[in-house]
Amino acid sequence: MAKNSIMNDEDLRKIHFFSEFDDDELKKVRSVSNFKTLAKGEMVFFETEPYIGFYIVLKGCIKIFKISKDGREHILHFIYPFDSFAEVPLFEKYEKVSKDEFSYPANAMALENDTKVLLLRSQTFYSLLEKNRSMSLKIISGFAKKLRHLNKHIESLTQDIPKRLARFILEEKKQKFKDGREHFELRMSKHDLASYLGTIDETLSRSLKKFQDDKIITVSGKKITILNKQLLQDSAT
Amino acid sequence: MAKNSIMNDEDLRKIHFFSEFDDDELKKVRSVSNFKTLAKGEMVFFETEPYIGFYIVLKGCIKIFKISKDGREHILHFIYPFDSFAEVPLFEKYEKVSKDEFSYPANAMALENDTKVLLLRSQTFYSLLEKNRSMSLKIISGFAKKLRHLNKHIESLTQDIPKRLARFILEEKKQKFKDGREHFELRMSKHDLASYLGTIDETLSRSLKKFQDDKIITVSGKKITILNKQLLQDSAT
DNA sequence: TCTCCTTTTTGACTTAAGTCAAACCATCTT
DNA sequence: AAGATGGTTTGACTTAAGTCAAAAAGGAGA
Repeated sequence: MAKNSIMNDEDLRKIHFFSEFDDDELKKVRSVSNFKTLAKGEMVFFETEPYIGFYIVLKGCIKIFKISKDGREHILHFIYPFDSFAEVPLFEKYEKVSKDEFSYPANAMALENDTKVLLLRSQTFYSLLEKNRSMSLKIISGFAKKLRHLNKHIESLTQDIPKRLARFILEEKKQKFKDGREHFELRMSKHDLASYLGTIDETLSRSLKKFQDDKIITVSGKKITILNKQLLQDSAT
Repeated sequence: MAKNSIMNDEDLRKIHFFSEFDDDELKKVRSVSNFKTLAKGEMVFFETEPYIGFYIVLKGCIKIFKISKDGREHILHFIYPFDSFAEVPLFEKYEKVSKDEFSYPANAMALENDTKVLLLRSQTFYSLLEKNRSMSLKIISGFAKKLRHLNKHIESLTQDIPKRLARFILEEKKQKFKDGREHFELRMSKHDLASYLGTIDETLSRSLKKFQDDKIITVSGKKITILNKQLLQDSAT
């Protein structure tokens, strides 16, 4: 809602969907989107809520999760800046989305203080899409990226926990720096990481310890340093 | 390549991408696509092969799988008639696809004799897409459907094996008949089902036995009959 | 710096699922 | 019908990962 300094043209163009928009079009986006700042632990939406549109993360980190009947939380995705989430329903049953008959497919919560998101309402987005046919190719490629990522995650979930952890660390390292440094900060709690890897705190803790004992990584708080990339890669397969 | 009776307009229109094509456009599709018939166990492609285009299943069943370093097979998807597979690379790195630098992301094998598939080469498809802007919305909705399915699968993989099995049976039942019957035929071997569920033959066999002992289902060869849907649903959550 | 509170780790134990070996069973072939 | 073959099941055993309880380590605020 608020026009904030974080919503400048430069940042908006980092959003894949809008990367080819001109200044006027970006102005349009700014005027029709709602801007929200969230504290750590605050919910973006619950899966019971009626679907009103999708979100884009501008700053911070969001987790998308489900709660199973026994009360356990299962994290499906972490979303980082300039990626969108909850866009899938937009393209499933057009009529239902228009008629407010859709709910969100999962829960979404901010993981850091001062997490900033942009809400694009369904109707707003449909009309943007109509005027910008080029956007549909962007959407396709965004979806393709997500599909590839989910396929990897599925592949990973059939491996044992140390392998999943090794893959996760390598993937994070790759994302976080193209530069040479071999350490990075986890953006989520160990609990959330355990849940994403499909395990529990204790098992994650033991796997991390094992990697440290084997001199493959060091862990200090949220900081992970890769000591021996070769061994880590071996552990991942 | 062969123009076969199975490739009539009616069938082609069942393919989501082409559902709004007129007769002339379908004729075009027929003339540019390659038609293949495969025996059970025959490969459509290996993941080492250069990417040349994507496929649509017209008849039979295809499994998409990876082989891990220890030689175990992990099935990511089963593809049934009128669904496409291996379209994701088309939308990832346009330049690379054009330059033949892409490989298939996994392996694909026919699970039944007389499985029929259609190959659409990358270049062919790009030019179809250019002329039919309406196709991009179809692609998006196809991807959305896949994303939803993968999310469900991921959710499932964090549950124990009996729960995964129960979910799979309920999902298959839903897909296979909107009518009232409570039995259906598995299209894949028990071995392949085990691999898809992220487990092994023995564990699947024991889970099926347990459900039978509990009078929830009966299994006779590939035929599964649901005796008590309520109990099956309870087992799934 | 000292609390209080949350997050993470550790230890002892249980359980689900994987391994290995063998038996069983249904086709299909000759 | 006998044999061969691949798919499936069974039993005995091992191992990875989950559970529960408690201790240790970190942080935020007084």
